[in-house]
Amino acid sequence: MPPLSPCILRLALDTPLAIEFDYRWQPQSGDDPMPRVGQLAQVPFGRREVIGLIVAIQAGSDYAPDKIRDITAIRYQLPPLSAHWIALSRFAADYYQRPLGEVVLPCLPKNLRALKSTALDSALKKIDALGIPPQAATTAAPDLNTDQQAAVDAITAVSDYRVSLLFGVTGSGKTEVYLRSAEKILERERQQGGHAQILILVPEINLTPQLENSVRARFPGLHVASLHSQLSEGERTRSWISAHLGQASIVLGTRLAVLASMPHLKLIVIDEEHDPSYKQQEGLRYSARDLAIWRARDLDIPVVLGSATPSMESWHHADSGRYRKLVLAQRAAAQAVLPKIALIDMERIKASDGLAPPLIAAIRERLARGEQSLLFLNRRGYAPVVNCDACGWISNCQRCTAFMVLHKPERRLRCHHCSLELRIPSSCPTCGNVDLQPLGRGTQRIEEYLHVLFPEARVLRIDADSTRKKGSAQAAFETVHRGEVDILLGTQMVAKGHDFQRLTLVGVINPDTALFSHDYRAGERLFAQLMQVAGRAGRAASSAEMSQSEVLVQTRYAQHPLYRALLTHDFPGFASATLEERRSAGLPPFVFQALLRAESKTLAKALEFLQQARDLLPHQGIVMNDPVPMTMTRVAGVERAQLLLESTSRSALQSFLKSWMQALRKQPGRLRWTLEVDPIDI
DNA sequence: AGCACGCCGACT
DNA sequence: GTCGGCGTGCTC
Repeated sequence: MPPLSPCILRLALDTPLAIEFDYRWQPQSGDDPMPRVGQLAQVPFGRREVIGLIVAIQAGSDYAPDKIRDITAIRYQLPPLSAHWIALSRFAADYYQRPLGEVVLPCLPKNLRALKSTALDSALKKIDALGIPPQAATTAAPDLNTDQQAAVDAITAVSDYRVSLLFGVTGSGKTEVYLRSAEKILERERQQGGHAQILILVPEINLTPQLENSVRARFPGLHVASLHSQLSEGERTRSWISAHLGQASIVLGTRLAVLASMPHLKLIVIDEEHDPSYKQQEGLRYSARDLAIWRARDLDIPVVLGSATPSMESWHHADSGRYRKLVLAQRAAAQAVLPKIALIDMERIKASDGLAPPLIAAIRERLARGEQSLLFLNRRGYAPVVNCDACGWISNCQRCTAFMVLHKPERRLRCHHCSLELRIPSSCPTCGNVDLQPLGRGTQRIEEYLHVLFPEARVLRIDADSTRKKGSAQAAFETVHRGEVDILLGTQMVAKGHDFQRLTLVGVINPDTALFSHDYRAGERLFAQLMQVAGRAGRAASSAEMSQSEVLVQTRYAQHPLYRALLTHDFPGFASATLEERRSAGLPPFVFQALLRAESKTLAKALEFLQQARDLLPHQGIVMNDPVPMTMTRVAGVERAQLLLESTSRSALQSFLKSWMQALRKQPGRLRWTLEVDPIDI
């Protein structure tokens, strides 16, 4: 065997510098193996030691030889990350205009980046004990209806790249389609002597335990790994490594799991693909759905996007034939029917305390029958603003362009955008008037009114305030499941995931604000949210003695097309109208956007920076709008402005952004700025 | 980003 | 006399 010769390793390091770093490697002893691309290495960097990822092995370097430092150690104990995984990370880095090191290193468990490898060696020992993936054993599965069977057949018909949009209302049995498809693919690979891995993405941690239970129950013999942000470091390390070693047959996780290393990945499922939480909103602002699709295409494997209310992007691709649309038209439990949706016209019917008489009557009816009601109000606190009738004072936050929200039980005014909190003033700070008025209604105020209306009823409020303690949300939902609650009241937290057996009424309070939002996606989000919360009713096979499930929406705009479509559960109608609007207005998915945001102590400085950025480079084919203050201009004392870029060509936008970022990074300006590609809220 | 170095105000 | 403010400059 020829002696191994010294070489140069190129590393990606976790720094904001968009460059990679060269280090020298030479064997320390005769039995040191050659390093490989995809391995982690410890290196000196400035004054400290850091962990980097080897992205290339070269004979030489164009960096000054006397400045090149030696590798400290290679982490040989871990198999290298695959070329595919590095390509995925590189795509994400390029597409979202961040350095590769900022993508690859933060997504590894901390134990892998630790300078001591002890935590890694212990984790590896535990994983080793698990051994190779066991045989696929499955428990009895429910029968599929014809729609479900057709969907499973379509998804598993081929093993190469295809995007399937699985469109089905709540309760149509999408989960069963995912599980059957996974089962079929695992079994097919096993028969061919290999083994497969399946990646299932879900929007929120709240939803992982439920799906996790279904998956574990269905595949008791398989190793199922969870990956989400609330795991402990030890758990995260074990899950990550078991995926990386190919031992976890199913990886179930939130958006960050899209970057899990899975050498035998054969199917990706994205549940509730429209959900905004797939978009990371800080650091690397990636869309887990879009990366998953890139990943599937690179690996040439199928990917399933499931939703009752798909994103306009996905629906558009399905319309154009780029994605295959699979429709689940029937509810899976044959006797379960779609809830009846009705509007309460608040222009005609007056509601003194936020609840209209027909809704109150419907709740009373449920109480009499021992059934549950759910009230949805996407506004926490007691009242969104407090004002003084005498002088017009209003509870503005001093640090943000926002009102301070009255929180009555806590006896506080709170800003929901910064940490500012004040005691409720006993009198008006400007004129001394003691009679301050809460304006508008939040969940706390409705809760108070419910106690007055129905003193005998068991009312439970679930929102970010009532579930601050870790685990308390789970506990609250269990109380509802045990039937110890008559009226459940909450924000969007209650809209997702949970199926309550005795819930037959959903009331929606004041959803109208979204209709007139400056954000063009607000309507799409509202429709999705209302369909989702409507789906909480009538999930149980409604037995004869239970009421027909009913959804009552209080609105002042009963003729609005969004509500007309909602009444008939007509998502396709809503989507085609929305897409037509987007096409004529030149909005996504018909154009591609990027947003440069700047933050400064003064608005003028932020705007000036953006104006300079705007004029920095020639930009043919790119529409550069004028810099404008953000809707919420000031947050926590910082002024914010933004500059929107648009192009009908994704590649033109991409190549412009690349040179633009290089030029911007060289600018001396001392202010914070970020670039967001494909922003979802503008 | 860290983590240096570097040159001006209030303290044991 | 030092401790420490954060301005600017570098990291293979």
